[in-house]
Amino acid sequence: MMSSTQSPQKNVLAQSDPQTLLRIRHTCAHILAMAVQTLFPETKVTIGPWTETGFYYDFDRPTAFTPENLEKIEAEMRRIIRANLPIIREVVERDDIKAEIAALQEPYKQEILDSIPADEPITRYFIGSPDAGFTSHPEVEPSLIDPVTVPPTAVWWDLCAGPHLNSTKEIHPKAFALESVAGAYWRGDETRPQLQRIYGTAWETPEQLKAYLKQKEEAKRRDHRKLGQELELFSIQEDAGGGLVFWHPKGARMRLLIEDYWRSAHLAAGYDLLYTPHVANLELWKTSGHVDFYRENMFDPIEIESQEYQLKPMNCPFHVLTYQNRLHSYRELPLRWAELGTVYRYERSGVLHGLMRVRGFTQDDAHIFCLPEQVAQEILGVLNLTEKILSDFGFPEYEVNLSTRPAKSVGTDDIWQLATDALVEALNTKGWDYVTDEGGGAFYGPKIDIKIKDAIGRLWQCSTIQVDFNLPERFDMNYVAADGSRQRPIMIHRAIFGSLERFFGILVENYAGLFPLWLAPVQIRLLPVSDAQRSYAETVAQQFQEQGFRVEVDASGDRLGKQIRTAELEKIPVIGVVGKREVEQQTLSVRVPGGKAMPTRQAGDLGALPLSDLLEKMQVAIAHKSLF
RNA sequence: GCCCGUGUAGCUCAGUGGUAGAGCGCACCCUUGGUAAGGGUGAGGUCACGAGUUCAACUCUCGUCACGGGCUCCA
Repeated sequence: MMSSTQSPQKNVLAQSDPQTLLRIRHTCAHILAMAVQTLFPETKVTIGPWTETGFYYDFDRPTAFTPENLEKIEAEMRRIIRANLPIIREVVERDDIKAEIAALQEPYKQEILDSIPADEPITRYFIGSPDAGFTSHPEVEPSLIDPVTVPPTAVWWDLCAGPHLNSTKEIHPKAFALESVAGAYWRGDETRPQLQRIYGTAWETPEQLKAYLKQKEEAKRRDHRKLGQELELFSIQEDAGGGLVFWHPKGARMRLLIEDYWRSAHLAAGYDLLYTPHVANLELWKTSGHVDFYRENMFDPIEIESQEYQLKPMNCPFHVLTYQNRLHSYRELPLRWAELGTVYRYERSGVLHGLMRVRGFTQDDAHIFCLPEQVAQEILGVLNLTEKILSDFGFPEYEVNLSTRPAKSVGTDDIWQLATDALVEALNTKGWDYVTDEGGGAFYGPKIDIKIKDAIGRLWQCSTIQVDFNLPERFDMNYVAADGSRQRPIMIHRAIFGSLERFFGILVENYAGLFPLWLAPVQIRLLPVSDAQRSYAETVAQQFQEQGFRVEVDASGDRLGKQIRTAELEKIPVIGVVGKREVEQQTLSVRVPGGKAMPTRQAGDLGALPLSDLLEKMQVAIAHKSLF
């Protein structure tokens, strides 16, 4: 992380002591399971860890939990909390506990017990005193339990490494909430039984819970799927199929601006641009290894004149073919080739999500072919370009990961060492802190991943820089070295946005739809107070247009109040009111959206400005790539 | 793909075993209005799609597709 600015909401949440929070959440998970087994005794327990915002617990039960069930469970949890039950840790003997679990008929717990290594201590945690003498699973019809009159006297325990609170009362009954039910596979393995996961959130204080819920609300308000529809940026249509994006005029305008910027930035950084086909002979994908390693993510091949063609899921083999078209000298390297390449990948229907996960998308891809001794310098160049581009789009903060050689990999020790050292050297020269993910690299080379931080503190992985020893080998790429010998070039894959669609979605959420002036599809809208000012408004619009601005005149004939409301809802960055006074004084009364349209920003009435002043102010905002 | 939920007008959503409603938007008319909704009239729907049950299905059942919350995977 490079620097740190935090929103006020985040600070409230950050006040908690992580250790305390962890115990609260872990204990909440246990209380949840206790409540569920009290109300639904036939339910089998599995695991219930804490999460970044709360906790969950996975249950096995033949019937699904309903939202009404969740309310009852939550009430039962409050009852347990208010009862101030002690939480007691006990170290147990494996054989003893095994027998107890068997008696309770908890197959998942049995499996967990069996997976605990022999040399590790086995602990369980009681809720309620074990001396109370009640069984863990009261033989009571759930419908007979009255949450008000029947006290939670039952003792419940779970096999668990801890840690936990000392008493249920240390949880504030108004600082937790159950959130949702979802399917989840036992041990995350889809060949194993599907369980029901109940999610909850838990905090130290009710204020923190409130702040969390508010932030959740804020994320919902920024949802790119909602804003994309409201602002007419894009759509995904059932008639065409899931995961396929239609860019509407306003979204397409923004994409054009993004692409133009991207091309200029790359040309300025010494890249050349490529265009390559969308399909190619399947043989190419066999050579590249994608058919062996990536088939499950590829569309099925298309047969044409008894040849099989493959819709491309990646651009790299095309760039390699471009390189292979003739022999290259070491004097030409590095070659930096970039392409906005549209790829198609088969994604399972359940994973599609707005623009964030689609089946057809455009990568801002580039491949650098270079000499071994150029790698560090090239990586540094990529880091510099990445920082320049991301910060121009309003993302100046990053979290950086370096992933090193995994157990299963291709390439010699020497080449891995060289490449990994080069990545580290580049990061150090750049002065970026990073976290090393040992063994987290691709089988074909080490990589750097960059996550950007958005306006409400969420991290998104966009950029990736990967060294590849595999493709040059598979395609037998080489260059002629100074001594006339043939040598293998190093190949670097890199993307800065990752996917244009996804990055666009992140942009929408980051700016909540109110874009910086240089990206806004409509930069200024002129609102005539009455029809009498329409022709003046048209004349002024003409002048804006001549200066290269994206301008509109509101032609609705609505009253001013309504026109302003419409413009604010559409998040037009600059609103220019034209009435009698403005016509006489040759000015515009300028207003910028805020308030209901943009709660984080004051609605601003900038008063009457001479045209030239406004033009200049707007030009400055564009030059700074800032909000107006 | 799997689990749960959803699918009704361009959008956001009510609704019922007897062939459909609101608000916004749109069109037209009146109003020419000064910083977040002026008034009126009207058009607009094979109730996602396909089967089945029924005298009768938008409603019940099954299947398909899409979307949402997750699992897994990932840009």
